[in-house]
Amino acid sequence: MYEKEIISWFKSNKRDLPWRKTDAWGVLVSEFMLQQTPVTRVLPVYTEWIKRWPTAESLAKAKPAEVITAWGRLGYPRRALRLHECAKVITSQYKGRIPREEAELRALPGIGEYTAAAMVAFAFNDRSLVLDINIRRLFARLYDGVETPKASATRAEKSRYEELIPKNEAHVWAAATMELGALICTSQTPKCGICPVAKDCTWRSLDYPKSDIVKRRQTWHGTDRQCRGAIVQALRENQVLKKSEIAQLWDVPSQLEKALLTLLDDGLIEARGKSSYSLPRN
DNA sequence: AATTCGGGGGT
DNA sequence: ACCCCAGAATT
Repeated sequence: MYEKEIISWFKSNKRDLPWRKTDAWGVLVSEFMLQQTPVTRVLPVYTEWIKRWPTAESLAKAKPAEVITAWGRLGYPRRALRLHECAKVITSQYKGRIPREEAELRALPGIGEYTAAAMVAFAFNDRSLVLDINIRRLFARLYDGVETPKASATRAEKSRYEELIPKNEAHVWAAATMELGALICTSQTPKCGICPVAKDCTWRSLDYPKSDIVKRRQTWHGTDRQCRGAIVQALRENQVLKKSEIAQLWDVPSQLEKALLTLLDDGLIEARGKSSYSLPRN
């Protein structure tokens, strides 16, 4: 239902990640490194790794000590050894060609349910259930109206994702939903204000932002400067807020009024309609 | 279904 | 200080 908005958002907002323009081996290496590890930490190690071992065969010839060292400080170093084993099996049993079948992928060391599905989608552009934490969180909020998905994917989640996969370009759908979860529908302080499907989001319709503001309100006290910062931050997340909504940010009405006036004077916010405010529209 | 396995950035 | 991250394997 929201396919179009999400895909179009993705096309203009996606990050330029090296594993989005590489071969199956490049995708496999990235998926190993990205297991429980943020993109920003993977990037530099990934680049060096591919430069050094551009194919499964080349990594298969390496010594375990080299592999561990090259893994650097990514964490979970057992992943490096499993990737090494994986490369050896691919070399010996598959002549260096990475299998396309999910069952064969699953049988390789270090490849579980998610990574097998990710390979099918990202390396081979076939349909699969790429239910990583980002996509699961996005769908939990968008459809189920809850902040956080269950510990493991339910049958309902799987069948819903299955239904949404487009006929072709399965990998684009997977990447787009994942990117939206990673950049906008984040675990903490999601950027609902710039989310392309905010108006359709069940969680948001259940008044998520209010609960978030109430949460923060307990930690915000004191100075005029802090009050100004709180308002700007809230506007960054929501684009437009009514004055009554901004009032929930701050306990001291006089301070709030003063902060609003000085922010308007400084051009850091602008009035939008009768009693609403937004960030300046360049 | 729970637990174990890491490091590092964000808040 | 606490949370979180394109999970997998073991118990």
